[in-house]
Amino acid sequence: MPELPEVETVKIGLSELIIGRRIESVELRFPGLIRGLGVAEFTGALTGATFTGIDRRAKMLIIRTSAGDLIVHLKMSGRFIYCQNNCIDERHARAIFHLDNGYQLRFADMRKFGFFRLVTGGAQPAPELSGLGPEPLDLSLKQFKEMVFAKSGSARPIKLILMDQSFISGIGNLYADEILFAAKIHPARRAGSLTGEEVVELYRQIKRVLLKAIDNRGTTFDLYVDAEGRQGGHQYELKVYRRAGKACSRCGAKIEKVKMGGRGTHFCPVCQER
DNA sequence: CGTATGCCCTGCGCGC
DNA sequence: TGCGCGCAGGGCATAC
Repeated sequence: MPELPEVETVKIGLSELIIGRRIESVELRFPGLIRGLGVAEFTGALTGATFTGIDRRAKMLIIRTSAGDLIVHLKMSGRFIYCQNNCIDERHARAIFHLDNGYQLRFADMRKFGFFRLVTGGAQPAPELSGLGPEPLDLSLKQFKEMVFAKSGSARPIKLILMDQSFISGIGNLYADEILFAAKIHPARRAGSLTGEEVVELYRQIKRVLLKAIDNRGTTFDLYVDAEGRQGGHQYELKVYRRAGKACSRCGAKIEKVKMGGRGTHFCPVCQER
């Protein structure tokens, strides 16, 4: 579930909590969490290190430390928990950083899809960071038009292109549906069928929907909360996602749900004509 | 090469 | 009440 707006929200909240803190010890409860390094190398490198900053790329956090960059992907159910006592979600805790102020930074992940990769100085760059498309919020209209034009011969539905991280990064299933509804474009349309006006509208709605979701501190459906346990507020703004059978807020028609690329896909059959 | 499908994993909600 | 099934999905491996 965490897509660009949720990861951005976690980045902002976590920055306030951990930058400047020193890691006194590392507890790794699920070794499968770590990519690239062995458990001993990983914990050894981070013990004594200091958090120096946090950035985001696509749906990943890049947690800067004095020992290197920690790349984190939350995937479906990953979350950070900043706590001292009575830490919640004990049974899904996968990694625990004991900090120099007596607090812990925990990573909990029910489904175990998330991963950590520590890139130490001089090491190979993280493969997860290569091949990513541009950040949607840094994208110019000219650039976006060129990107869509390059896909004009593609047989793939526009929704799957939006979700393709090598095309544009950070958009997942939820925001792809919401963006296409906002732009009044049917998710099964091919890139080559979009008019010039539709491409401009798509560009505008990508930015508008993502910015609004960040403003709302993300969407909380099942599990997503920030490091202090606060839910997002964007779930109340959703127009189509998981609203199958309900009335379209624009025209009153029933929202439909189909499967596309194996993912639930929601749209208004009237507002988003084929 | 481009595209499609299955899988990883766990918990929840549904039907019987 | 309890069981089994399908669903949720990001991104990768594999197949065509």
